[in-house]
Amino acid sequence: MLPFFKTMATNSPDYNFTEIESTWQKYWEENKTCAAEEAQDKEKYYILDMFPYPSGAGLHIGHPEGYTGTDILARYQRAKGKNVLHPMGWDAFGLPTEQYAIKTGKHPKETSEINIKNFRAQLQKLGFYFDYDREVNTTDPNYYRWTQWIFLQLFKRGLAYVDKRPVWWCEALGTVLANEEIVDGKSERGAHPVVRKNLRQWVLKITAYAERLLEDLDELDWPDSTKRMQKAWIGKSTGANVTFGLENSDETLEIYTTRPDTLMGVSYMVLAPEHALVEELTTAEQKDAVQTYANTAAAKSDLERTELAKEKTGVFSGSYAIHPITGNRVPIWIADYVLVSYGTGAIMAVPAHDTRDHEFATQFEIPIVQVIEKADKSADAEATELPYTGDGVLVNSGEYDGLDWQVAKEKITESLSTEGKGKATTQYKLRDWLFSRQRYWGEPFPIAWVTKEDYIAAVASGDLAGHLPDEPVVYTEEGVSHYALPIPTKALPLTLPDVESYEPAGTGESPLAKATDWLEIWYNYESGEYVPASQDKPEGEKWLRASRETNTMPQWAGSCWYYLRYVDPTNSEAIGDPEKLKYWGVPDMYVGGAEHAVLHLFYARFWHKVLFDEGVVPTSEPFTKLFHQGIILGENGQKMSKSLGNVVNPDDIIKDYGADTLRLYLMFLGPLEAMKPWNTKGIEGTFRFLKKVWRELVGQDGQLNEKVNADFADSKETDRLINETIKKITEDTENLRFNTAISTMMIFANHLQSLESVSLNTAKSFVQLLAPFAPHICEELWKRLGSDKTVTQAPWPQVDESKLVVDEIKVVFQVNGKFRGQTMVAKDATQDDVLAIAMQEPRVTAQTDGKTIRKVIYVPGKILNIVAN
RNA sequence: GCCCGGGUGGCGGAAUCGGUAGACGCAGCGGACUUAAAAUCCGUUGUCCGCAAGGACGUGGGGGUUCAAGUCCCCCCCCGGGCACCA
Repeated sequence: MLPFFKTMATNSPDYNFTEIESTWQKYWEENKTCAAEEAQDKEKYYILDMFPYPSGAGLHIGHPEGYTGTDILARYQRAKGKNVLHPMGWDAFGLPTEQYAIKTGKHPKETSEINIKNFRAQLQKLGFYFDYDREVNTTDPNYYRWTQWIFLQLFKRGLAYVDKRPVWWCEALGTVLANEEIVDGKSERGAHPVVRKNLRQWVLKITAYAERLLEDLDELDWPDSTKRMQKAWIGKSTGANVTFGLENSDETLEIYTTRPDTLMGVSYMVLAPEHALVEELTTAEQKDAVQTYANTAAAKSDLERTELAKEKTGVFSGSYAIHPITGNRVPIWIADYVLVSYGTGAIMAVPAHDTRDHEFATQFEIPIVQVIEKADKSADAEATELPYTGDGVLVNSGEYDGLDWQVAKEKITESLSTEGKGKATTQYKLRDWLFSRQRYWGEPFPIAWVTKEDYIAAVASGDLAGHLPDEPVVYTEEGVSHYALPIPTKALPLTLPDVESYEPAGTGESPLAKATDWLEIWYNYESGEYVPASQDKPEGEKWLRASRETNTMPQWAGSCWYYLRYVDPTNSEAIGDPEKLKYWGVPDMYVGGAEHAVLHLFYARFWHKVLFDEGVVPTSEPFTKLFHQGIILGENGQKMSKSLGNVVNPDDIIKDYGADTLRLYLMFLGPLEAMKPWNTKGIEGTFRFLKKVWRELVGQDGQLNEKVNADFADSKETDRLINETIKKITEDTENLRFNTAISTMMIFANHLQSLESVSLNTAKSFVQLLAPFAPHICEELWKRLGSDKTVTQAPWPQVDESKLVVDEIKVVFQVNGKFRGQTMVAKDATQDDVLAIAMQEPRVTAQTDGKTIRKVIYVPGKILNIVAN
């Protein structure tokens, strides 16, 4: 079904961008020109932008940068005949809206709606090819019921658990934050101070997927830097767990090391202050010192324990470990440079080959034993300076002396393993994902907390079979155990209750803790129905006394799977129709900022893999191809910010120059991935370009410019240039090199201007090439060039290779590598032919006279270099 | 400290299987049109020497490989990003 062209869009003889843009935006909207088809037999192209958080401030210039890039690709792929899906949505849960609610008492939902409306209007004014019928909104109960559903799949698979753990508590925000939300020891949002606090938290077992998250990176077409960051985040290392005996205890001390080859260089051991054996291993004389030290360490934040720690601290425990090979006594120290949360929380210290141990040993005057020496034994080789952490061979290591350290690593591990004193192990820096927030404006957990007895009864009923984890999720508080029951799928969504105040409860709990009738309930575990606990218990065995979860999910939850929902946004039976999920698959291109390199992009990969394991999605990775757009800086080269007063508002630019000029300029500024400063003067260039294109194609009467002629035969030069232009723009567009594509179009426009006449076909091809970049003006021009369909539906121009063939090529003359003139020669000219011509050139002979020609290098089509002296 | 990315005219940036450095645009300068302005068009614009033709120099700095280096190799400086006691 082709949209019918009712009237000419506008009839202004001038480039009236305001009128043109609003006319065509209305046309696209009414005719759903940008909607994806449900044509399962057509090749699809799914292109995705990272959806925005609809803030009250509206769009800033950074949003249109990435979105223009994807819009160009979407329109280009559409012209290439693909069924294009390019959707947009709203990541609308989040703190700023909630804080606004605290301040004004206005429901966050209302604020979100206003902001979304504003964002949508702003985006539409930029002419983006979004399929607005597929909009998703993470705060819509019809959306977040599936966020909750996915959580229940994690729950069922034992990937969600509750733990009381030290977490980052931010007093100013009234909530805990994830590790990733802490930057330089302060909250990422607002830079408020954070402290460690023990709170009951939901945690997702992302570590269970560490290896797959690492391995599958290889198959992704992502920027290397982003892959590297994820790799570093996972932080895989291989080494060995080694068991040391203890001098006065039956217990053993297990440590993790990546350098078992340095085992003979151990001169002391270190336990983290929180290590379970600290108490037992502390001798009576050392008790006070150790206790004081442990207390001080506990009071320190991680920031103080790491970044601010200029000097190593520690205290001797009084005890000794037994070296597994030599049987020597090794003193055991307590020091907070060892982290309890990594490895076994204890290390063997080899000061000669570890910079941290070296620093510590120097400070506390502990012996340093070198066991690795540089392999280079040549005379001028420098002596091995300690600490030395590079390659080498073993020394002072008995039977292992002379072995390469890599080989020794294996041999020693093997030998320990045989004796039952150690084994090869792998460690990851990755920690489980702290998944709860003490906020109102987030997804409620679809969980009911019940007593142990009620849990057992509910399980025994069999009603929840297939929905429960193997091990119950449980926590104990004030001597009472609480067991987690999943809310049945049919009872989802569990919606947020209305509350009177959005202030945090101040107890470390969210504002939901105050919604008593929602929180304390009679609950039917089979149907999910509930009534407030203040009422009478309904009849029936399946009704239990239960409490809701007061935590809500973090903002990452909704963005973990939104790319799936666009495929089938209104489905009420499932995340999406399996057929549609299969047809659209995952995005062919995902564009967004590099700031999400390890957060959103990592969490989404995890959830996607769980959904893959669950059989919901057919692939194991969500984003196979990723591109990061850069950042647009203020005119002064600094980051745009209100306080610096260098913020550029897209609305203002559109008003003065139009959306097409803005789009073009954003792309012309430089490579899409680069960080580049905005320059208000520079936009004149792209504006002039569009005015020029308009003038060359539209006459003063508003009709087609008379230089455009259907019967005109273009010159060979014009033929070649338009085909070169098609070729270059096609290649550049595919590779997101929009800046050079635009220069190419400018070159063509300059040529067009110099012509007396041009063929209609060439003019049309040019308009088509420009259309993805500046769609409004091109629709208008396309119409005036006499087409009855929109340019959006015109097939992309083909390169006529025969027009690119040339019979003469340019050769540059060089003497001793320096430019000395140039000439056109037949393309099959030989070196001798070209040399003969070159020797006629005074600039060449001036350099060769009186010299002997030693050598001639001829690169056909490029250069002729005469070497003479 | 470690790991990446990057330094090219007055400015944004082109050009990297080694082959005319500075495409395209901005800003500047000169000119045309105009009563004037806007808009538009033409010319010019890396630096230095030269009336010119032309020559020398030139891609952060220093060395090297090559007939030829912005591009490859070694050392160093500066800017941006990431990680940061993970044993």
